[in-house]
Amino acid sequence: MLPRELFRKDPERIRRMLRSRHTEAPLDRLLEVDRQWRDLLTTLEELKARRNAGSKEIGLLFKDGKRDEAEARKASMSRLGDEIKDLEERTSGLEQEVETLELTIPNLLDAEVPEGANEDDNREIRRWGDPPSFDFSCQAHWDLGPALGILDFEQAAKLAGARFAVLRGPGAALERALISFMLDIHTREHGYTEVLTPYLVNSTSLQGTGQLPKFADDLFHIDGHDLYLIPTAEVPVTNLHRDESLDESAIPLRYCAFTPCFRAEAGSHGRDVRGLIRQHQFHKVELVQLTTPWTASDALEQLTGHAEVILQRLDLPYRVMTLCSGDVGFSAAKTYDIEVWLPGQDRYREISSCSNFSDFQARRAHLRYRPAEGGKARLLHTVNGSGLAVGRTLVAVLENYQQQDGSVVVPEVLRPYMGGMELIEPI
RNA sequence: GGAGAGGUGCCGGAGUGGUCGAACGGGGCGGUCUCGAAAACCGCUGACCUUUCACGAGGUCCAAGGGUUCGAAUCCCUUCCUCUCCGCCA
Repeated sequence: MLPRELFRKDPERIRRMLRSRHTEAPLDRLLEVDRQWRDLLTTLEELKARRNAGSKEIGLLFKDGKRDEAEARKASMSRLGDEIKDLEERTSGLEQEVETLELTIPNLLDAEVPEGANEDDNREIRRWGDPPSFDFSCQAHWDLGPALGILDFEQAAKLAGARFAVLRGPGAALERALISFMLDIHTREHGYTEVLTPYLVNSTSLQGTGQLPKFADDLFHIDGHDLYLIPTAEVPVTNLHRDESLDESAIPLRYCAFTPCFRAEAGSHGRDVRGLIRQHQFHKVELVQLTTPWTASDALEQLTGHAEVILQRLDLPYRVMTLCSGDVGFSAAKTYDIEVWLPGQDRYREISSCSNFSDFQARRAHLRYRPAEGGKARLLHTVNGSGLAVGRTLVAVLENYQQQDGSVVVPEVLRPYMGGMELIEPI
């Protein structure tokens, strides 16, 4: 959510942002409804001021024992009450429309975001590691995994349908090893506090981080309850401090969380239909930082680096992309995507998305801090990113560590987490 | 799921229809005193919205949403949440 004074005083700035994002939003409607709302509100508040004064007088008259005079005043006050009630209904209707509309305006973009229409215009800023060269024809994970007996899509389809997977034996252990490995690095070396949150959240939480009201179709909703399966741990973790004012001395807060994530993938029919890349349910270790306005930008660089460390320790080649204006998500001001090399697909694929949301989520979720030097509470800034998407990391390990005979070498850093296992061979 | 008790400001906790945005205590901030500190004493100390160039003015908020009333933290209804006991369950 953007500050109201911005669209009132500088709507052109928002129009430029929308053009740059190659998107549209009901800004004109918002401006019009906001104008109407404020006009009515002014009138309404005048009436209420009169009622307050009048009621006070009636109270005093009763106190002085002037019953008749008081009763006489009641009649006109009653009419005023009806008038207020009517005007109140219209005013709150307009106010609600303003609130609904402003929730559909995306965040302003950081000045460093390159111009561009879509993902083809994203800019590569660095690369790490060299893609492995195989002297045999390498396989995609959706062939490797089932052949090893550690990955089964058919059984998953029987249980739940398309876009689910069953991991078995060393496959399940590898997933679990990755989760523990990532959490250990982030908590022990990068200073994050691990939290384990609910996997179901209410609509207020989803509005706080920006998934609602605009992206309801991407979510799984629990019938008969105000509860949704989380699409990312970003939602519960960022909302931990919703409606709070933290002490500046506690800032920055760094949280990491392992959760399953659930996505309806409503708009992605036909995309990534094979394999583990795009699932309705997947595991992710998420990094979240709550910072002051001045440190958010550094925090994004730092947090992206924290995610990169995981890939470096696993010796998986990757590159970092700055998303262009047309590809930055609704709530984000700036985003780095980390893309890991997948030999089976002969290309880099997103494995982490790290964003600075400036005060956009904080304004929605009322995340504030009290400055150490005193004064009014200020909005926090939020920064988060995957550290990493676990399923896709498992894919990257399988494909990058495969051998000619179809076995997969276990990366050294994961062996302690897998009872010393060095090689995954067909079951 | 059943029975009961509750949800008030940064915290504790009063307040059952009229100067209540809310007593009192604690905390925090400032001051007096002191070489300094403690203690004591004094003062200040919520958020949001509209309006105004500004000073200021007005409105809203006592879990949330409705209702009664000239007037609601206080009365009524609904929902949510917390706690205790029972049941059930991992």
